[in-house]
Amino acid sequence: MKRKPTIRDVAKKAGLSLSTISLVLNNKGYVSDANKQKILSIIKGLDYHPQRSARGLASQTSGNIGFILTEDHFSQSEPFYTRIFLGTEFEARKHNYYILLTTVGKNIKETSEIPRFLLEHNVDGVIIAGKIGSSWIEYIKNKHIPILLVDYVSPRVSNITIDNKTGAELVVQHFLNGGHKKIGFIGGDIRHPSIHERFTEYQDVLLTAGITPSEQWYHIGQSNTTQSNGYEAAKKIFSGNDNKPTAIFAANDAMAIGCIQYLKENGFMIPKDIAIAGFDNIEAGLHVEPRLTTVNVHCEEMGSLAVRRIAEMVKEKSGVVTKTITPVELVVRDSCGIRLD
Amino acid sequence: MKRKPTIRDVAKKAGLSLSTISLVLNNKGYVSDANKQKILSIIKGLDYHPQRSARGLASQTSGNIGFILTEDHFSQSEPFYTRIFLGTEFEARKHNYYILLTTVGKNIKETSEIPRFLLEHNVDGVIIAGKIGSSWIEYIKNKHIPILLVDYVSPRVSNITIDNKTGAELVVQHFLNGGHKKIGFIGGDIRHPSIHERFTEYQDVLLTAGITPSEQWYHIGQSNTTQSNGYEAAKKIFSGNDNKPTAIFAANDAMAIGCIQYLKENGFMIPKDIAIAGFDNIEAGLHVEPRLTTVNVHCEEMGSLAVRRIAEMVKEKSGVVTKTITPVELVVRDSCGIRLD
DNA sequence: GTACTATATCGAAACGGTTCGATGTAAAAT
DNA sequence: ATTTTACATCGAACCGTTTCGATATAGTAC
Repeated sequence: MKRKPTIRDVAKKAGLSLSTISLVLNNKGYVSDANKQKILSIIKGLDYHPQRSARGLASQTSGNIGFILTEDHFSQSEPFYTRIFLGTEFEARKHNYYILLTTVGKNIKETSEIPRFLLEHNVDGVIIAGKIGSSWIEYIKNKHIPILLVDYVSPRVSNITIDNKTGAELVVQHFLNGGHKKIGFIGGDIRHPSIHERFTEYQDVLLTAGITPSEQWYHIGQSNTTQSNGYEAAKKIFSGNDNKPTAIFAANDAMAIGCIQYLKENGFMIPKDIAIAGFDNIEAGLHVEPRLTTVNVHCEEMGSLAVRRIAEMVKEKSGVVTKTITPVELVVRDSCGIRLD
Repeated sequence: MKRKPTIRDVAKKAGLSLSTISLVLNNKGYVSDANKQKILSIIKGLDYHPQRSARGLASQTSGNIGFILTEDHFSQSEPFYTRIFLGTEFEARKHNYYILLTTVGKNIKETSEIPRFLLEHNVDGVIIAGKIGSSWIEYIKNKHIPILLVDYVSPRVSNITIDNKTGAELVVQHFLNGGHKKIGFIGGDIRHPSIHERFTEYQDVLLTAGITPSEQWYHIGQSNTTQSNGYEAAKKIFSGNDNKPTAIFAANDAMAIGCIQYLKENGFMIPKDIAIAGFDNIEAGLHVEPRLTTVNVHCEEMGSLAVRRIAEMVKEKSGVVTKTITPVELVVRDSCGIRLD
């Protein structure tokens, strides 16, 4: 029944003091190269791993990063935020952090709902993904815990966002290149900054091309961005409307798929009658018939970026606000009916 | 710049010793009611929360529970395991645990892939959801960390499973009651114990009803249980086959939806020509047309059960192996064409 | 030769809890 | 009246790290 080795065991075996071991563990201060190698090999030999709680207590850090998602974002079937989380998880391993994932309501209501890791100061920083009530942001700010928003924006808070402008431009331009004039848009929750940007850019590109988007082409203002919302939006646009668009840019793939579903059920041929494109590049887009043209978003990459950035913020404590934009690419498949060549 | 209160501050304010405060904190030993109330109110007044790392160091527990998922289980679009995780997260709050979610490959390969919380003994117990390589189970067992499997089984390991037998029986019996004789099955990965149970029971119920399931009715043996697999399986069963089933029991909703997709695309009317039922009751089943008849599984409930159970195991250390089965219900909607009345 | 400076190592004091054994008291059992 | 037992509280050791200041040595600048 051998106990787990401690730093003392390492020190004893190396004939050095605890402090020296600690220094190599943390890559700090001065340790001769010879001793450093010696210690490292002893650590490996003993299969020694410093105990997180002891470290935490001594250094007054938790080694944890909180990942907050609103309940509806997490439970929605679209694995968009799940993939971002996965990205953080992977990156966190490299940085010796643990990710503590929790869901919250849109806004703070009762104290009982506050994530324990906030109450207990058990996180060094917090990543919030997706739209969230500002009450939460204020609350965390007041605790002086670094915050980083992913796919959301708030004044004076660092964030990592998607290049929605470029994404929307790529799609609409692609439709224009393919000869479409009457290009529609399905938006869902336009209050989400990402969706809002996509919508604005959609309008701008059309206007620049000398086309004024008709209100009969687009549908926005629903409360969320699910497949069934896409279905409903398509119904609104394509039933009893004498000014139907010939192409639809859906603000995300889930809605695009709902839209395709509606169109197929109602005898429209895709892409012959109506061309479709989405946004996000979720896996389901590959399985739908025809395969969905979309904009690829690097979810996992956003997650790892987020961890790297929050780790910096924790280290620096400078409070500099950064805004990072991650790139996107057009993924041309069959639903748009236009080949790149 | 006020520091966070410590147990010492509480003790001072209460005029009692540290030990007494600690006792109330942990609900242990003897403390007079008067003092207990007094301490509690002081704690509330100071907004004191014991520091996890200090506790951990002193008591040699982490306060964390590991939640392990294989990569493919997590990334698949089906939110089945995600919902189980969510259930654990909720329950963990009540028990003062944090859940550390991580994904792993099917089997242990390189040491670099081993979750850090296992190396650092930073979890008090581990929940594993879904099918996983036995190498992982052995590895964790050897570390003497309590393990609980959810929706998977392994000899001499506690688990929480779904009542697949009853679920399958409910579906097949429902089809039989509706007058169907030629009932098919779409299985996907039959090596998953849950799927296997559903398949076995499907056969048993038919045999008991005096029907021998034809090999032309079912399709099993694919490597996973995705929508596209359901699509492919349906193609296999319904193209160029003179002995077509009139009803299909899909081992999960994702495959059922893929199956519906194929059938609709190929001119079959559902449920008039072919009746369909799935398993899991995922949200997408509500949005598909016709709405999917399925078997409801209490995912979140399984998650909370899992946390309660693993917490017990951590406390007891008895090593008693328990097998818990969670109930299911038939959810009759439109895709089966049979009304309950 | 003196005064710095950079490098290398160490001892001891935290960090904030838990827990064990000691001590004391009042009620119950003999 | 004496011994047990249950209740209540406390002091001190301990958990395994980090970190700060002290000490020592060797090389560099003047």
